[in-house]
Amino acid sequence: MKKQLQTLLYQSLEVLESDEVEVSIEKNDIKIEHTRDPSHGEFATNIAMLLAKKNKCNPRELAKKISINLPKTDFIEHTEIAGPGFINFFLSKNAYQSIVLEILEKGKKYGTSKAGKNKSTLVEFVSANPTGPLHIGHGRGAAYGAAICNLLKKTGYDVRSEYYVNDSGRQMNILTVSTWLRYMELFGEKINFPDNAYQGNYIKDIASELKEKYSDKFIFSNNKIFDNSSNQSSDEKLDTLIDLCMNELGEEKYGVIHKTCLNSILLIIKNDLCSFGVEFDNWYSENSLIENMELNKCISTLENKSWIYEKDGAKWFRSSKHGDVKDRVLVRENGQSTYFASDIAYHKSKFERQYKKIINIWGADHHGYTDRINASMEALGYPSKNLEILLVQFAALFRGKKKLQMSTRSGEFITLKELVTEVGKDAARFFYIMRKSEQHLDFDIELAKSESNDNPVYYIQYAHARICSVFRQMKEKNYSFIQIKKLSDLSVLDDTHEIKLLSSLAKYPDVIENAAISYEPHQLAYYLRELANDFHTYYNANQFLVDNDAIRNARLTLIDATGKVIKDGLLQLGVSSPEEM
RNA sequence: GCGCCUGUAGCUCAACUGGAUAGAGCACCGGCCUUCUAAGCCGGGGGUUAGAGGUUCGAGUCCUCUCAGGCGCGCCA
Repeated sequence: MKKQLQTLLYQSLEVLESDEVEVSIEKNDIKIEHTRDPSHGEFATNIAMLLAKKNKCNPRELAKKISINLPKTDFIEHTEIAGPGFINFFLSKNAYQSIVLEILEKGKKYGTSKAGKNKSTLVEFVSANPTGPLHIGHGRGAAYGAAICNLLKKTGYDVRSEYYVNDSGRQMNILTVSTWLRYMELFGEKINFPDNAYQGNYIKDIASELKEKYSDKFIFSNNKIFDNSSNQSSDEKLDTLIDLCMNELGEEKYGVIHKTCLNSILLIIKNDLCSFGVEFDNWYSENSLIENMELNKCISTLENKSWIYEKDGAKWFRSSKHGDVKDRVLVRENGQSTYFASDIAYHKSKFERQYKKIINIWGADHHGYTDRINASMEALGYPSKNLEILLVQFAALFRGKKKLQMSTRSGEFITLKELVTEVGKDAARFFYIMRKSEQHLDFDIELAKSESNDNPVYYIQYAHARICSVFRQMKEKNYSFIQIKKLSDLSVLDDTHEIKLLSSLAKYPDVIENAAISYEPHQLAYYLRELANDFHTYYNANQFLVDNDAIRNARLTLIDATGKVIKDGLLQLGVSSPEEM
């Protein structure tokens, strides 16, 4: 409907332009917005105020000229000039009523658009290190990313989701050694388990798994391993331990433990995401970049283009040439490449896989990292404007008023799985996307648990359940229902509550598109709350199952359409729509 | 110290990305069930948008400074 108004306004402006007014504005730049106050009509535009400035004329007079030259149409009842020069559009009742037919005709396609032009899009999110189960902080990224994918799909983008698996590097080695130590414990070895190794109980589970599968295959005793007396720092001790462990076990055995750890934890992560309702199209392994030499190729490419220099025995990338505050190391003095190096190769692959729009969803603690990634893509000749890095602020965790410290290493964290078990998938998903992603989120577990019945998600689901219930009652009471197909049969829907509900239903496509292109799924959550409110109000004010066939059919058709929009909206957010509660 | 994010009702947050009288939910007060689910509806109180300047027809939104909180500034990932 906005598009139609834009066209009408543009036609009016064309008439004026041939007259005396200078109109330097594109049709799509004419801004039309839903009014906040119903007394201002349904839509409003500030076009007259913008053009009055350029033409140095009175905005209200210009507004009047524009509205007089608007082509006649049956869906606009009348226009008004208001305030400093707004043009307000009041729609005819037919315009509102026709929404119902549109919703039912389009079915699940209501709210979809082609704005994305089928552009191939990659959304990478979560990508937590496979060193432990997902915790509550990851949940926010998961819920947000999944909603972004759904919204972009509905807006006409060709979307694929991806999880980048950091299955290489020091953290994985620490995980491997932690597991091996627990394994040794199972054979009665007394271990002084290092503080900075992974403490979680899931490590012990993997150790048991190893023992079951491989029996005593990985046992060796070398007193140096359990000698804790050196005066190295704790990090150095851990690295020494890793080296010793690798040497004693040998590449093959060490590799088996490494792989077992990785697979067990990936399985945990996948299961947790599954019960959270989040699935990925692709899991991209960091290690694969190393094995198939993509990483080396990438570094050579940069070297050939003189983006790399050597200093202090390390290879540095000139990221400062492209906006970063300093240059960054790609290959360390000891010959090992950095995480950043493989990340360049990874992002290069995203461009090579022909994605036109690349979205990364990162925790806000990575914001210092965006400059160097952008710099690396520019250096490789890829436009960094095609790479959109969205930062999600941290979820600070509270139990009542007590702030909990979260650390994967120490094993002190609430897992996503625990959260889903405690508050339910629907409430958790909704809770996470309720607030803007750049807002800090205080996630109070006590509150989420104790108030789960007050959670707004139930309010919305309840509206859907009530609609289903009405149709159940209809059958029980032997009422008939014939879905209305003709606009004239909907003319009985002219009560203020009905018009309000129709008006909200009409906004749905705009809400979806706006939420998608601005990456703000919370807009949809707020919209659904309003829509549910409109329905509940209507429900309390009017009876649907009435004896008058014409009225009953019209009202049931309206609430049928309402239920479908609520269900579709919740689906985008990963929330279910129960038929009874 | 430098950079990024944030500061809106007692609490948790919105405000269609510069629009009209800043809105919801909790909490508080008062009404509504012999009628399709009261997990609901209706009404009420509650604000110097952290503070001070600036930009313009118009600022919670943009610019500058100050204050407060969070995060980041590795040859970690």
